[in-house]
Amino acid sequence: MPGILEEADKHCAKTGVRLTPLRRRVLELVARADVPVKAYDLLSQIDHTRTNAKPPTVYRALDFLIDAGLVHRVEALNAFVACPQAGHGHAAVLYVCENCTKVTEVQGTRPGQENKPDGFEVRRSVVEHYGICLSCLKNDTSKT
Amino acid sequence: MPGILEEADKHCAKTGVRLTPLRRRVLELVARADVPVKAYDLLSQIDHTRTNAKPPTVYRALDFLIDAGLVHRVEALNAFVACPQAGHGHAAVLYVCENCTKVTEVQGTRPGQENKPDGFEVRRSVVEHYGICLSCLKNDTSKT
DNA sequence: GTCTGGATGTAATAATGTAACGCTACGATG
DNA sequence: CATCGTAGCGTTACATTATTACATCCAGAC
Repeated sequence: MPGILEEADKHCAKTGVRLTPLRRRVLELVARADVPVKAYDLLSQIDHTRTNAKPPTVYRALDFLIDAGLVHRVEALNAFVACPQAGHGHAAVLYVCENCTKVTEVQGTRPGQENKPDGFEVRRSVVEHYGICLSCLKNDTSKT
Repeated sequence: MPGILEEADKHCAKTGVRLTPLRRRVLELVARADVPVKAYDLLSQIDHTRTNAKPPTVYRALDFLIDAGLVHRVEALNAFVACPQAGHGHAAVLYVCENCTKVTEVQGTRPGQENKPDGFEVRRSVVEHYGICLSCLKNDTSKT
């Protein structure tokens, strides 16, 4: 769903960072897929007639996009998803369907810090739930 | 702290799985470190005069230990920590200090499923909080 | 112009993880 | 006892993921 790119433009303008064509292109590729994308898949999808992309190209763009709160890294998959709401990168909770691989992002209310050790200062949280989404539960007869 | 190995022996006996010498050795190495350990570090620490360990050796042992609930994988670090309480593998919440790298494990009360999408059936959760532990906060003067 | 810092190109390699196949040892079963 | 099936491990090769280091380019400040 476009709108993501335009939102990203606005968000970057507002925060004073540069969404260059290359970075925008990577964001577009991540956003277009509705499932988590691998870095090397992105690499192979970049137009090699115009840019000469190598691994650092993609990883740098992803680093930027993650810092900007436009993309999340799905840690347990080594993959990346577009953030539907620019700039809310920090508090995201991801629900990943292991059947269709789609990811639903929920803006966490300070996710899961119950029983936090005394005085621990949390800077960044990774919260990923793996399971089966409703749609797959309904459609699959006798799926594992 | 030993006790972990003995607990693991008991746990495996109870659940009818085999903690072989190799698996026990890997668990020992993970438990001995009080920080997350990398798979290839384990590989290099295994006694190569007695076993001829290759990457699959370590990964298979780790898979077993994780299945058995004796070890956790720290997803965002590609590293592994011993579980202080055998068999509670599923519901763990990890607090990882980015300064000293030590991990504190908390047995989660069904960690962070607030705002769960309708009907999503969670099978496995990854909950990792990164920050600074109390001890590092106190000891470090003007640390970033 | 020219300087500068951020962005990108480039080459090489490091680090992490898996597939596929074979062998061995051991318990179950006839 | 024989032999069968399976778990565990060895072994080779390779796939995937990620980084380091250095060169170059380019837009804006001066």
